[in-house]
Amino acid sequence: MGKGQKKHFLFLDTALNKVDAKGRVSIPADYRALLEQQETELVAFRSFTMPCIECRTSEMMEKMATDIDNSFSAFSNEQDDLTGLIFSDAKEFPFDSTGRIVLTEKLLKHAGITDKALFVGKGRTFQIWNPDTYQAKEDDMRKNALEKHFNIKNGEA
Amino acid sequence: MGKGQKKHFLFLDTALNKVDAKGRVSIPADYRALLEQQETELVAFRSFTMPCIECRTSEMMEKMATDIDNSFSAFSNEQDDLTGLIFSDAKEFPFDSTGRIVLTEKLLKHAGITDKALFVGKGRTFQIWNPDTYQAKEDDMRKNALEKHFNIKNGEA
DNA sequence: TAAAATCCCATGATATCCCATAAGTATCCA
DNA sequence: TGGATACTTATGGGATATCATGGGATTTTA
Repeated sequence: MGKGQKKHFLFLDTALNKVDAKGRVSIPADYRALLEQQETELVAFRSFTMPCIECRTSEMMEKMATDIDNSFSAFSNEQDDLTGLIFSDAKEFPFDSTGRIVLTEKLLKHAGITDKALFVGKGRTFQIWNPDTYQAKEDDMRKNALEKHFNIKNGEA
Repeated sequence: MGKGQKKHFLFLDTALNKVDAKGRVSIPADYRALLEQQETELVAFRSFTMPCIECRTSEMMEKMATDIDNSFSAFSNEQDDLTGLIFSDAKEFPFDSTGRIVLTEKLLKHAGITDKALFVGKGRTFQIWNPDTYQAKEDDMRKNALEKHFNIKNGEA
């Protein structure tokens, strides 16, 4: 490694950016740097369970497609439906020279985003939220965290 | 790798295009770009489970032929049925200089398509649907996805 | 030779690119 | 340590290119 070239691949922190009249949003500079460094594209689709936009790398989408491809008949109808839903809903969002993407009406509507977009780092992935909606969710999560114990395994390779 | 050169091979998103009086439809530009980049032809046939048109690359058709060969014994009824359903029905659809193909009456009828065609990305493949028919199916799939526990790995390497 | 299929060019709508500016952050040097 | 300068990042708006589609011309074939 060395040279500070290859760093971590983690989407962290949050960033609040403006959505202009054309639907353009700047991708936070550090997120953009990660994507460029991984030489991958940004893919986004509507979350199934929450009012937000799910963001992945096209690498992850590729892997998913390959897994499906390799298990010709092993997939249940449910899973087939689901992956069908994901690919048909997902779209590549290449960013322009100033680091912006233009979000579609479909995505904006699903997340209830009008003029402000909140980028939320989730480790290997990130999400885009309406700021107010996310605030409410975060308050809720923090409240629950006090009541529950989280068990995360130490997955040593 | 050059700027225009895409390194991923994924049919994503949906596109609603018009079918004109001559039966012509524009292949969505990004799908076309993928096919051109792979230097492969577009092959289409009637889905045998759904009212839609299945689209593959000719490369993928070859792989399918091999898979079927390996899965069933030669001259078995299953193999005969499957190859009959797929290969005898399939046809290459070269697109013209403006990126259109001409769908056959057989395919249009099977999918119930008249003046509008919905292109649906499925990862390695895509489908062409009557927009209304697909909408109903999508609603159904989304409902099911929420009701069941879905196990989709995020597919990180 | 008539009908059908294919090719070619025109056009309007939309998305993409490019440059300018603002705002915020880091850097440098006295 | 202060304070000015140089960067990086975010945003705005206008210019440009691309795409889907329509119509006509030309070729094919039955």
